[in-house]
Amino acid sequence: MLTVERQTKIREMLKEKEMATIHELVETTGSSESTIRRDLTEMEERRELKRVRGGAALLKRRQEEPALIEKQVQFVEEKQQLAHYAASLIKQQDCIFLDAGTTILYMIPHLKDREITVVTNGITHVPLLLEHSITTYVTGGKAKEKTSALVGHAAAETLKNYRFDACFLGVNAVDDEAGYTTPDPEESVVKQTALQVGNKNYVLADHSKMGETAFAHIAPLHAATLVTTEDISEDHQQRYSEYTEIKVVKS
Amino acid sequence: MLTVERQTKIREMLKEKEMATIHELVETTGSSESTIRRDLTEMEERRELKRVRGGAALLKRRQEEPALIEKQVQFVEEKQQLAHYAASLIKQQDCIFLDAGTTILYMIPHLKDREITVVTNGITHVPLLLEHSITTYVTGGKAKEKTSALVGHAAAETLKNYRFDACFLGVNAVDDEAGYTTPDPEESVVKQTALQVGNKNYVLADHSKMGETAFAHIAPLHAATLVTTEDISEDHQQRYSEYTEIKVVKS
DNA sequence: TCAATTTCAATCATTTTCGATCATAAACAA
DNA sequence: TTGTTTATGATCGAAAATGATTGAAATTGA
Repeated sequence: MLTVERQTKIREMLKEKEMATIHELVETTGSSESTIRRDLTEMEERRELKRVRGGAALLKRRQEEPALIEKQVQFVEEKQQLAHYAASLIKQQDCIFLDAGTTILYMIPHLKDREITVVTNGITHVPLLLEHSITTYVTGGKAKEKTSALVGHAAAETLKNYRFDACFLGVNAVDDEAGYTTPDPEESVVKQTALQVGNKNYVLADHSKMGETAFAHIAPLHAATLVTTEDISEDHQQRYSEYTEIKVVKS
Repeated sequence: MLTVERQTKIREMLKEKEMATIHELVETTGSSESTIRRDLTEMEERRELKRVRGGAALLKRRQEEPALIEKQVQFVEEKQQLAHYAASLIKQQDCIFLDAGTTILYMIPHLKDREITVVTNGITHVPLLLEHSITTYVTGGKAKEKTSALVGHAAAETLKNYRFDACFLGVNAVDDEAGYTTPDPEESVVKQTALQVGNKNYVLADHSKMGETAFAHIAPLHAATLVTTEDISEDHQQRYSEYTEIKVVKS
């Protein structure tokens, strides 16, 4: 049996079953274990599959990401709710800006196959967006060490070339007096610019952000519609609604 | 049996089964192994099929570029050599441009903890660059479906804001007449702009790119120093050196 | 925990495949 | 005719692929 032929069979088996044991592969190809092992090693180097003990598995692009995200991220369910609702605000043919950050990331699966154009400064969003067949543009800018978000003057400048039907932003803190704030001034300048070029703006924030303030000012509350969940206090709901439109997502 | 007749049989067999072993072909044609080998070599040169060890396979007539995954398949070691050498050209404090693409990707591990500033249009490079503590800026632009590379006018525009000590580019094809070429015009515009704003420019290309041409013109050979390996033919070395500086990396 | 089993990478001998070379025979030209 | 070109088949050493074996590492089960 030809090498290419054998490796094609391996690919086919994996497509069918997600994973396969070495023994299975030995049987269906009629080759020796050594040969199969060599094939798997080679194919893993080519990123065609992932070796696992005893066999091989189809590799999923996001294999590492969820684990990473789950660890770092708090209030996942709350953020999912926010993201789901926010995605429903987007209309066919819209051009939208998606801020970097995990809350916004969760919006992407809900955008699958919608005819929209997305601009983002979140490097980590890009593979996921492309996977979901979404036309994607990326802002320029300096890449932030931990999050890979694009920030700073350069990012803001490229944003000025666009006009958005809607902008979806994450922030670190929401307060009626301080408005929306975030720790990194380099980031705030990007968010500010997005708010300037967006027609309708939304800030997604879970309950932990409420009544907090961070170092860098972004904008006063009225600059965007605040999307949050029932988990925030009545008091906060009351206070913020005096300054801006606020949408409380019910679970 | 006539030569044409024999080769027609080979074509037919391939159409049926996608691939065929030399032994099979020897049997059905009644010719010797040597003859079949000669046929296959000849037919491969005419791009009628692809030789694989032990036989031949139908070649997929894809106009599109091979996906990133398939691309990574080939000549990894050669690319590593190129990347290693290219990295040695970078000086402390340099500002450099790193093109998207796997060959260039391999440069990154060699840049660890160097005091340099990198600008790239390769989304996939960013996490790796940050991991190695390298100051990283990203161009804007449209994200390409398969490779996540940033391309098009927007990418080129942001590049004009920078000046580089050195640019490192990948290309799909190198030819003394056609110069450097690549299948995607959206990509070529980015590479062109990089060449304009770079002080010293390098094109990294393995032997498979030599003497080939692709759809979109980037620049004539003299626009960059060609970095390649011993694997390319004497003839190509000779010819290209008439047009541009060429560095042949020894293993 | 320990022992048994499975899985693994590394190594080696064998087999297969390859390209190069040479000899032969047929086709062709002078 | 004779010499030349071309296609073919055979052979050979080198390179690559394969299969078997081994001891180490990981996993499992008691």
